[in-house]
Amino acid sequence: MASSTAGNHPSKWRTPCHQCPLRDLSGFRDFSAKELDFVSQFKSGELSSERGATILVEGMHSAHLFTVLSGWAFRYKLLPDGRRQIMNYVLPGDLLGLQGSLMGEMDHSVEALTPVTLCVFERSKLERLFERHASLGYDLTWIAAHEERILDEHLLSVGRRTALERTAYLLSFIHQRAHSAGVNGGRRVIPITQQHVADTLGLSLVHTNKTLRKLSERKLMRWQDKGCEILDGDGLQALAGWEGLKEGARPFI
Amino acid sequence: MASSTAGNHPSKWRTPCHQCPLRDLSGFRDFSAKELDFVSQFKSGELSSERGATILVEGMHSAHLFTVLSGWAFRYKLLPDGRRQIMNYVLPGDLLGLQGSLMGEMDHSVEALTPVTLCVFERSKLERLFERHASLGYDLTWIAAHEERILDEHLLSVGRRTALERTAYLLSFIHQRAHSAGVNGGRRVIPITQQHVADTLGLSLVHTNKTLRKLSERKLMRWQDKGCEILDGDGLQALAGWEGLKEGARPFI
DNA sequence: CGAACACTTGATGTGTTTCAAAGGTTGTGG
DNA sequence: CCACAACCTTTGAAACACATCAAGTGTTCG
Repeated sequence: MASSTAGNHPSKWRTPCHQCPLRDLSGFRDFSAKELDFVSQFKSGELSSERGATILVEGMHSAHLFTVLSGWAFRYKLLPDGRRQIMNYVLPGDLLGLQGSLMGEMDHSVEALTPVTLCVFERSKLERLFERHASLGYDLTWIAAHEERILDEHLLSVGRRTALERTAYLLSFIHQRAHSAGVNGGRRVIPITQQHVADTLGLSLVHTNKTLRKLSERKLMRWQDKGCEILDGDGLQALAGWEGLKEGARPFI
Repeated sequence: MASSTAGNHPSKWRTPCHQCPLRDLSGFRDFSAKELDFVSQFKSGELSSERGATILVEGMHSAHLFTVLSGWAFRYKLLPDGRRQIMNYVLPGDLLGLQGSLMGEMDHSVEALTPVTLCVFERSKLERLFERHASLGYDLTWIAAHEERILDEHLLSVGRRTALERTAYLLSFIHQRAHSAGVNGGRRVIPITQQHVADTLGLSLVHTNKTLRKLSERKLMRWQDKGCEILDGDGLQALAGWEGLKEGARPFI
């Protein structure tokens, strides 16, 4: 009974959980067979978004949770008059929509920076997850606490670092995230515009441009056609006075 | 067996969980008897801190979690050269140290604004909490996601609101939090200095002072000997262009 | 070919910081 | 009980980081 998405053949999705490419990455913790079984039965579909598409909208009541399988996106909030603040960037392995699932309504939006593929989970099965798989419930708490930690650091940047330090911090941060998410095999190009940088750091577009120039004069990075290439991640981190991401085994659902 | 803190008489602590004054407040969800039993056995002590005392230190490996029983505190981070950013304020019912417990090391510090009393929990019993009481595990995730939501809004403020809007937002926010935590029975005085406001909003002390003056000229608030009295919470919220706290039944441990 | 978008750059203006100093309050020790 | 230090608030003046305005270039795309 409980029917739901029964008859869950391993081949049902293009990316069966048992063969999820994310699991091969170091940086993600290993799952037991039972956990994997549950997760694959928790999964209810896959979703693709174009670059520029809005994946989640502020105010929305979503019945779903998502895990990013591939691609880049970002979370943001808007003020009534249109001012935008980007809260964080979303990479493969990241979970989307947890806040909305727990508290009913999204309080931010999510937009795709590149084509994105997502794993879809049923919000209604969340309770069962906590009941049957305490370890996964623990992981969800870990994920939420981890995002909180990152937001703390962003807030420190926007509140107390200078424009140059902030920019160095952001680029260094995204670069490390991309590395640990296994994105950018050889290349170290970040698919964002200068407007994204400005809206993340609380700066104007013009001043962001001038600040990025200073960083590239110091040979720390280079701006490309559409995106930014990191030349010296350590240099950026040092300039920002940042400790860097210290991540152990990261869980994901 | 499992010994641990055996012989847990109801009268062991000054504030037995079954008579916890916080539970009477609207705004907190009701607990089942079983949940209450577990929590009271999860509790391992009580702690008091003086005003100005540091409760948790960045970098620390704490074996404990805390719930605030009474008093005010704040979470903050420091840059190497001493610049300080306050991330959030801590009121009765709030949980402290979850990040540290899950990820090994605190990445921020906590300082008491007034005398504070805390409930102490054993970090080592966290796993058991998830295993035996899924509903409490769910609550922990809820709490972490909720803090994330608040940080999103703070980041929006510091990044994109003007000094006047930011200040109005902060005072309105704290005022609403104090209200829903049942603090400030009749009075609406917030026990902070202007330096705290400055360090929360990413402003200098001098400019904070001048901005607060504008708010009091508009009769939205009034600065007292040591703290700030809210005169018109709705006015502040409107000036900030903020939606306000929309909280349903809030869990706490 | 024109429109939309992203980046660049110089000039100008201002919100905010920094510097400096003074007054009020509280607490402590002699 | 006074003297002194520490802390918080207030104010004015000067300096600067950053925002705004304006205009131009190159690219993509229908």
